[in-house]
Amino acid sequence: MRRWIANVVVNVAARVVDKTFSYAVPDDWEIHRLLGSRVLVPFANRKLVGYVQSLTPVDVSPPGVSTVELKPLLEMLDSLPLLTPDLLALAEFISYRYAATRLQSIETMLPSLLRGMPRQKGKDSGAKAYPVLVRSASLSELQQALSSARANAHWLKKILADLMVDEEIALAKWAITPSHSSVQQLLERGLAQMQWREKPRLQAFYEELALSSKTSTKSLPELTSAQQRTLAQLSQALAVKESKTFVLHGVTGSGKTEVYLRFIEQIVKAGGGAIVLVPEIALTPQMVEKFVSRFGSKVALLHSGLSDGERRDEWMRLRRGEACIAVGARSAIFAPVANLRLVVIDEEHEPTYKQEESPRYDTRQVALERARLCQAIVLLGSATPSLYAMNLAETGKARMLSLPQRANGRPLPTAQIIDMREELRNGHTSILSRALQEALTETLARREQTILFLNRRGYASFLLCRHCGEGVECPRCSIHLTLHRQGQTGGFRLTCHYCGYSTPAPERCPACAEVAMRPYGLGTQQVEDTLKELFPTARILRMDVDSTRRKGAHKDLLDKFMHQEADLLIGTQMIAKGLDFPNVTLVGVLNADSLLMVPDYRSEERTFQLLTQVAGRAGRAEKPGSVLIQTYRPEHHTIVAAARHDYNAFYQYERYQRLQYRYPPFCEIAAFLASHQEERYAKGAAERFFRELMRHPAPDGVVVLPASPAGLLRVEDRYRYQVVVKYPEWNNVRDWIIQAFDTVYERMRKIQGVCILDVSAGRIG
DNA sequence: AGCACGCCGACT
DNA sequence: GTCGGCGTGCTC
Repeated sequence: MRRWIANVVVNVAARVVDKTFSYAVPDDWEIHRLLGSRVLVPFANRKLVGYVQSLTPVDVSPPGVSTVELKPLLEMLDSLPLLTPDLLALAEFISYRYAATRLQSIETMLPSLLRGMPRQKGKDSGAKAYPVLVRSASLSELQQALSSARANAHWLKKILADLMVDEEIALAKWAITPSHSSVQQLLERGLAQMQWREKPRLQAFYEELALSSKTSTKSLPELTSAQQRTLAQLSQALAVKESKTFVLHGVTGSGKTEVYLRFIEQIVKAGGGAIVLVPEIALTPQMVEKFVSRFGSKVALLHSGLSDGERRDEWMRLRRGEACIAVGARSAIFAPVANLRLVVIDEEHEPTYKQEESPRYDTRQVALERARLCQAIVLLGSATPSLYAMNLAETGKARMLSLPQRANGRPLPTAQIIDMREELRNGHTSILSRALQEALTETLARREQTILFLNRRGYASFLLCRHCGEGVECPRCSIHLTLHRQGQTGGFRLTCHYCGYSTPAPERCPACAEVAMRPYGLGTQQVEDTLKELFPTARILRMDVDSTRRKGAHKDLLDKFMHQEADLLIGTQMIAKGLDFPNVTLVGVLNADSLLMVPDYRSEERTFQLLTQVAGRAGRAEKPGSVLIQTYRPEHHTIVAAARHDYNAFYQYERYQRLQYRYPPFCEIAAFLASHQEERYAKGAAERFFRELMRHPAPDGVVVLPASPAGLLRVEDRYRYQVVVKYPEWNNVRDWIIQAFDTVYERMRKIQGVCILDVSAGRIG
């Protein structure tokens, strides 16, 4: 008999034990259930939970470990392995690619309730057991029993008749309990058996949703020829079982989602599974409804709104194969979908696809790797494909697909750029240009709706003393406090958007004590106030982080606007997402420049994406829409391109810039960040990291920027210093960077410092 | 991360 | 003489 060694990732969160430990597998254990399962292992005089990462036959003992001395595994903790081989391989990839520990990689794949020691399923577990009757005799026996039943045995006859149609029926169907006499009689006669089933809490929701959609008998929308062409190309790729990547460039309203749905339909029919990733904020009931009404409980939903129990249930439904379509936010890329054939990343350009905690992965890269492991297709969909996606296409790693027109044949709204300098010159200092004010008046008169976009919440960006010129900074972060108004009429407070610090707005300047504080920079609250003055009869809603903090507030606001209980919606980026309001015919962007002023190499890309998305909110139904973009830089190429819906012009320009100055996608950026309460330690750690790197010659084509204060020197009372490395290829720099990182990491940990390494970092300012 | 081992100060 | 400080090092 063959004996096995299990290589286990132990549940110890420390970089120094980031390796697998080998244990002898007891002879009588079932090997096929072991790989990917949790196990209990002896480890330094303790018992720990670990994850079986791989198995090797005993005669191929791992290097450096003598087989004879191995301790045996103590216990197997899962009956169905949590992690399938493709997920185990993906965890390895993530550890390598993003400098995370094996444990971190494995644990981000699992719902929190399935990490570490299995917990006793409490009553909050979400899965409620419910009783079912299962047929346990032949149909002829049931027929016999049915015909010989006494005339007044209504229940018995009803149940027997139903059991002849369905093999298994929940007692809930007849609204009876297991103690019901007719049930007892069936059991005694051996015609049926009682069993308990676990019913995930969400299932009821799915069934309801599927039912309500079916009863409304919406027929499937007819595909446009562009949609058909796209679908045909995808189907063709599906026929060959190998990994392929597609970039789907579809203008706002072009019906990308319908393409996803039709394609998934094909895949599911062929017994395959799919993962659909959507930015958290776009995971609206509307969006979910589209999937659930089409696929019912084959869909498993994975988003942050679920309780831990619900998320575990959804995950297990996929793992057991009861569901085969995972719809969710970023982390759903790790959903245990069997026979995975497709990963859709909708709104692929969104920054939320980058995880900002370790493992700091880029979902698009992970999707490509997962698809490679499973021979699946990746579909990156966007109205404004990222430079990353375009680069995949240009280098032959992906194929372009496009939906250049709106599905309903409506034209994209005309966009007009308004020169705010001109307004100023003519003595108009209002936040609304004359053109926007007029358009707003007309739109209100037509009883149509308007959306105003402004990328800053609060009342004003900051409070400044007009006497001494000082602003008010957060005591814990190196940033100006933002002015907020409390409630509708309440007083003003200053708030830090980084650490949450808040204090009443001072009347006197904290620096010079003069009564000369004045707000600068426009926030959504102030816009709301101004508009209420200008249009006292208009019904106005404001939507930003502050007005949607309450659970369900987000949906309530959108519902209100959708049902036309408001004329005007003022909001931050959260209103830019794929919301479909047919009666919106005017969209105003109040200050397009504020987007451009972010010190980040991607700020122009982000500006173009946001302007395009916001503009896409107008005129989605029969009525034509118009878009007004206010700016002090009317000639800026990003703004001009967005106003003209000229993706290609934007792309060519931006591509050239990135190439010229060597920014992603033409290189990759890793950012080392050290933070400490004392500035000299943070600075010292960054300098030490730099010196460690310099001890070895840098690989070809690598640029190392010396230690410098991070974009915000201080956050939450900790000083931050960084080192930025630009390189063409991670594989060639990994060992070099990791050794430097590990050296500094250990030293820093001992003095309560924190070091992070963000591979494929975005922000580097 | 824990936990043991290990070498120097004030106490029943 | 012992109890205990937390520095260093190891865990299959």
